Amino acid sequence: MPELPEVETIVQQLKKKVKGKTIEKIDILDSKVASPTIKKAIGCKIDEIYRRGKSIVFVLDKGNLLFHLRMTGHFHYNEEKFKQFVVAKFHFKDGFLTHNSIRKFGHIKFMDNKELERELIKLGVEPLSKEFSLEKFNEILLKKSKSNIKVMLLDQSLIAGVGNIYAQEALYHAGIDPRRKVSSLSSSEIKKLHHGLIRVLRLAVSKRGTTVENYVHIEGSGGFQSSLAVYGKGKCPKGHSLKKVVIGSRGTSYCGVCQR
DNA sequence: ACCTAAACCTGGGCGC
DNA sequence: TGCGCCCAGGTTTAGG
Repeated sequence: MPELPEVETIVQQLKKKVKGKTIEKIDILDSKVASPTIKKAIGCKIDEIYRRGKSIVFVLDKGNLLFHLRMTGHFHYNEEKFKQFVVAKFHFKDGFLTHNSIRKFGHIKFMDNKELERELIKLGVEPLSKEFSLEKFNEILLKKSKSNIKVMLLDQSLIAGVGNIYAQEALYHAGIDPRRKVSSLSSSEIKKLHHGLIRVLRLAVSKRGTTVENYVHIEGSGGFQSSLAVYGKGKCPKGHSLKKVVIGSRGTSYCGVCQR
């Protein structure tokens, strides 16, 4: 399931494949996922491609395309892989890009600059940017002191791009029990969590993301799954059996020994 | 205003 | 073997 590191990996590859190209034709195979408005992008050149949170933006010479993969979105370039799940096909002079979605949870929309700005302003700070300082993290925590720490980490309006995998991993590395309330965290725990979150995201980006279930980037699979400490695991790296609970209506693994 | 939980959707794993 | 239930989870929406 693509979170920040997976989406970042996909964006780097999309840039290599389609940046600078002109969209000559678009086939829409599922109009629920791929809004018919994206046909406005026909004839437009892709000037830039970037990530914001878990969203992908194609900046066109006129307007923008906004993609959200949710859990099962893929891209493929000049390949007929996962053909039955193709929701949209973008044709270029010398190739084609498909967007596939197994569970059809994602979306593709055409947006003018104003609409895009309104959409992206809802997202919180980028955790790998300079802006995400320890002071900034403290500021965010202060606003949400009553909520649960893991639920807070998943709130895209506060920090953009963290999902269920990396929230659990960061909490493990910080030694914090995911059931804790924000207000119960000491300043040294906050420091460890801030550091743990950045570390785990950076490492995952360098390994081109985590491949579990459906995630595949354009050029293959990610490598972070070998570094996972708790997500989908039975035991933590120190060999303790993990506990599984539901927090914020999502499955959550943690180590009752390492995380307090 | 706050939080929780269902809904969206489909493939895969598992139990019977 | 095969049917069917349940689970996965990002985000929105509905309900409490």
